[in-house]
Amino acid sequence: MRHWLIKSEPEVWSWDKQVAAGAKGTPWDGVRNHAAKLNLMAMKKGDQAFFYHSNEGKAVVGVAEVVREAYPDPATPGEPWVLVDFKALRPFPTPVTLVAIKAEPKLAEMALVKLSRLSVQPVTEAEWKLVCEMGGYKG
DNA sequence: GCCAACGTTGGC
DNA sequence: GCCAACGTTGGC
Repeated sequence: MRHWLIKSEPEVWSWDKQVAAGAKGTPWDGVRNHAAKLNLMAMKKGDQAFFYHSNEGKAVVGVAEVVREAYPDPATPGEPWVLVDFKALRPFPTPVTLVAIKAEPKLAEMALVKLSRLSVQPVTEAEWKLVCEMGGYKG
């Protein structure tokens, strides 16, 4: 299983809304960046992703799971954009803030730090484990 | 095909 | 609200 990080402004789409959407999941839409699109296309059903709140909050707040792999975005016919459906899995007992991530030397290479504008990012196994520990999240 | 101008994202 | 980083657009 691979791990990812997906970013959303809570004003637009928050963790609470993701939870309210239930087990069927909802499409992760609005990705209009090719690097992010490639990451979406690499996701497999069952892969897990950190759900990160950008702007307001700036923290990893929970884990979401891929329930449907990439398919064409019906909002953009003829264009290469894709959607992936996610469902909320479980919240972090303690959200892991960007400040905390930046303060951890082992996480200095995280895409969240290095490529701050990329909205869909891969997360390495080591990064995944460490961030889960920091948030008190038991996989 | 280069690069300046512009728009957007997202941290501060 | 500002601005840095980055992607995209369009003139040449």
